[in-house]
Amino acid sequence: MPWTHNASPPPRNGGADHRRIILQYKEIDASLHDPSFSATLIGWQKQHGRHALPWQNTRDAYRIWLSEIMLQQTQVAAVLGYYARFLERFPTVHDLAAAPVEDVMAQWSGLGYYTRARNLHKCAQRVVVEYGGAFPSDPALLAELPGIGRSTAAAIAAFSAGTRAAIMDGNVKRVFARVFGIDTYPGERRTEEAMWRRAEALLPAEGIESYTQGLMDMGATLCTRSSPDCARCPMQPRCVAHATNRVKELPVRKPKKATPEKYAVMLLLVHDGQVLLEQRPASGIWGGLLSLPEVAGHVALDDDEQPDIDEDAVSAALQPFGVAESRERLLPVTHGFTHYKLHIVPLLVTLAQRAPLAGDGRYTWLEIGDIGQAALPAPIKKLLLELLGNRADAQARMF
DNA sequence: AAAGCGTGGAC
DNA sequence: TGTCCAAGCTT
Repeated sequence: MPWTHNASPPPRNGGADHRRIILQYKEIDASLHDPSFSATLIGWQKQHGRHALPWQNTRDAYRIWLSEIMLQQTQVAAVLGYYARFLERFPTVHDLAAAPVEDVMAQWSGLGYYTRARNLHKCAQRVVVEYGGAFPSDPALLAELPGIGRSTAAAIAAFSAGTRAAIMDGNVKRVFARVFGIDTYPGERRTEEAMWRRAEALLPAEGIESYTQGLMDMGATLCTRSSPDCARCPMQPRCVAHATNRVKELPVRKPKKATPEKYAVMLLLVHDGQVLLEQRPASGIWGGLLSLPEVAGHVALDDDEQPDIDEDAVSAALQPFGVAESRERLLPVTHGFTHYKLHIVPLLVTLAQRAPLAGDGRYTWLEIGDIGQAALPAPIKKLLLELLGNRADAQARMF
């Protein structure tokens, strides 16, 4: 996107070429231009913004990229521990590219949105193979890499190379919605496109790092979702929401719909101090992570709205793994996702005799002591640690 | 183009 | 307790 980072001089032949470029990049709208916006933001960031986060004060694109991926849809506080541990395990993009993907998933376990971890690994390998380990500084090239979209590409390019490019995250959407009084839902395509046009038009001529960081800092520390600190906001004099007393109403909420509830019967197969795990398919919920084997089939609810377990299906599911010694249905565990609520009905089965594992290698027996380090979804890890972490204690509770 | 994808914090 | 949603990307 030459227009957005001032790389291309204006065409000298003055005529058709110039007009064509203007049309091609029509999202640059001169009427939205306002240098005082970026000047105000940059001044505020330098004085009141954040300057000591672990991924700041460096131009190391690897560290910046890693932070940007971890921070997608995730708050700073949740990332800090993961970021430090990840860098310790994978100090350079070469270390990450050379690592088994299982190690990457294990490090990511608990952070959520696991496609990010798979794409992170793929991206590292492509950066090593295609760029010799040096991330490109052109946002258009960055955005071709897995897991890096338009906004993340801009952030990486800005922080690692000072490239002039616009970000568009939750912070920007909230700040823009309030400052400019945008009262349509930012998740809508039209609204988001309008915000991108504004973001491109408002980019500063220089100081892209402070400007980009300022947008994030404003959204995270001042122009927060609830109870924003308008009294300290440098944008207050120009804020439409503040002037019209609509700060609480903007940005407009996502139209909500009823979240469905799902039930899953999961096998907690225990034998000889180990528990049986199954690797989930790469796509879908908890993609690529280890989890408990599920009993196939729809779970019906009985008259008391309790999950009705199909004992024949359970027997069929157990059969390949050996001879069951005991079977016990445990209390359901509920986990809320953004889009649905999942009720997990754990079925504790101890095996008298273990059969050799069949299939394609997606089943593994894990030492109960290794549960903490395994690439498991957070609620499954929690469930396992609570039920098996202390076997004696667990047995005492169960009987 | 809208839905799918995790988890934890704030209220 | 339930609801919302956070440094978005992918399909």
